[in-house]
Amino acid sequence: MEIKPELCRVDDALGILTGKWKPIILLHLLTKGTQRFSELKRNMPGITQKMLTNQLRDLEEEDIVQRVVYPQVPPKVEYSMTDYGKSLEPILRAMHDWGAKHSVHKKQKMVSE
Amino acid sequence: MEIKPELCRVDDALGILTGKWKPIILLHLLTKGTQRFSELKRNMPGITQKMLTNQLRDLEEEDIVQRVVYPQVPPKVEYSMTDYGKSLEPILRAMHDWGAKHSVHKKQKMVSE
DNA sequence: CAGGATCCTCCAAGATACTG
DNA sequence: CAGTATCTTGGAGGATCCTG
Repeated sequence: MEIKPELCRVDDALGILTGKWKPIILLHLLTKGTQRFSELKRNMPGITQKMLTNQLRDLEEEDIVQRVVYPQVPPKVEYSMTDYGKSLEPILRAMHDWGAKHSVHKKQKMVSE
Repeated sequence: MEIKPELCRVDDALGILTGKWKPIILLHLLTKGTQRFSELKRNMPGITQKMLTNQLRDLEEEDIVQRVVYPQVPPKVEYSMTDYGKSLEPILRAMHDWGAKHSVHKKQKMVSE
């Protein structure tokens, strides 16, 4: 597909992925499958409940993640990628692969200084 | 390459691409090649000089775009992608392709409501 | 356990004006 | 033509406390 900057919707993808924690949330859900709220929180040191909730709500609203509530005590809520959300994987993968090279690039710049 | 959320550098790529105008600047430079400041500005309705300058400075600092100043009157400054910057193309292309599908997805949701 | 409700901080983004 | 220099503001991000 040819890229046409004028009518291109790159910003749509970016709008979904940007947010300080969204990329890593998606990576966790993509690689490890369905996870509970507390599991996600445990796997992301530094994130607050509020932020995790906010980001998940955003992603849910965009139909990227699915939220399933089990009506029981104590509460149990599971999050997973929707099929639509899984379509983001090529983007995340491209960024991941690039990120690996990037760290090398940075190191090379360091050395040459 | 396997994705490992914990040590993954997805945020590096995102840090470079986020910025309200960076993606479209990069798309213009990737598809049309070297361009002058005024050409870029003309092709991006709504952007202010300040923002264009800021974003270009950021990208230059990251070694993504190259800035060439011709010492003449009136001034002439050309911007182009570095080889390193061109390595971002797969990411932008992935986002572009996804964006095309996304618009369809949104339309389908509209219809089903 | 999985949040909701508040309050606060900070800075990207924009508007505007000036200049070599 | 291609920038700097200020000033301002909305909202993302964070800290903290409360609850079914």
